[in-house]
Amino acid sequence: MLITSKGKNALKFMVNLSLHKDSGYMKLKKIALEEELSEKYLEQIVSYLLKAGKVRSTRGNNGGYQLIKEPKDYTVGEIIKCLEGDLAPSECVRRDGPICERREKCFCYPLWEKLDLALNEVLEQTTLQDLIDWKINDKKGA
Amino acid sequence: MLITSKGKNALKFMVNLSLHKDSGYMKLKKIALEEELSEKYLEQIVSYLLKAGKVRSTRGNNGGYQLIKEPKDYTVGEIIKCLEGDLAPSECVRRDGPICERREKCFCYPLWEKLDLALNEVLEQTTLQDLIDWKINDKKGA
DNA sequence: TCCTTTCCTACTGGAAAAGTATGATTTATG
DNA sequence: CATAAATCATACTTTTCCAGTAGGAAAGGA
Repeated sequence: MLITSKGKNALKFMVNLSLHKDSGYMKLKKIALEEELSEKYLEQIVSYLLKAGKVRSTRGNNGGYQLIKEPKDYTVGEIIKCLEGDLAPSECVRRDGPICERREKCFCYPLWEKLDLALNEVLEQTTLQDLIDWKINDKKGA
Repeated sequence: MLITSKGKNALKFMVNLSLHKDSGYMKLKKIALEEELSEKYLEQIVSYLLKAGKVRSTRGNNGGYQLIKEPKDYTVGEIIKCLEGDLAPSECVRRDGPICERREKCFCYPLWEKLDLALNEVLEQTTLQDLIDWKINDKKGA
């Protein structure tokens, strides 16, 4: 599987922040409840988003998390990347991994490149705002 | 990672058979050597291709494996599927898996669908013959 | 009968995923 | 100032899957 629960949880968290972007700091506990995620596990995941500068936080009694940019300015790729590292369909095309020495003679390598391109095109072009808009249009259609 | 060594080995094996499609039955041992794969491990992998009817075989002294169709009539998707099962970027869009009960309210589900579509488009449209042709054109270009 | 090859099944070591558990630190509030 | 509620940090566990090894049975040609 390409995208694990870490990436999914991170994305759900970010979407939830997007939905409440004008409500000040949001508590992780509340989001975990709404999205039906383990609170402690989500804490761990969010720490990566924090380190990567994707969200800002305050501690203490009335603490919580908040987006830094507008939802339309986050791509889903940049979010998932914080958790999953460089996203690639095959080890062979990881930008952060070692270069395969059989690459030149390998008949499959061009395929991995094509898959990688197709994937990352979707990931780079889709924003958090898109995820929200798609849902709204879904409801209209139904 | 979406595609593991099983799928890759299977694909390399099938490409190798394609390259020698007019040479009768090919020995697994020789292919393992050429592709630098573990012989015993490859045996295991090929057994799936055999069960799925993707290749035919004979045993004994002059045994080996052979394609059943022309290289242009195998999609890479159908090969990889034999080893990896239904290929999906996220658990949520596996055709063979259980349906997620949060699907309706999930903001991410449409994204998984889009990724799935993009992936499978490449996988269904690419044939073994394409892999070979791409390599030939590569050499021309260089 | 031997040798080579495919075929079958069990086992193993290691890595990564998916969380749990524990507690420290910060901060608004009574 | 004490307390409660939140974030932050780390260590541990449990499970699952990947990748490969091992040993031999069955088949077929010489």
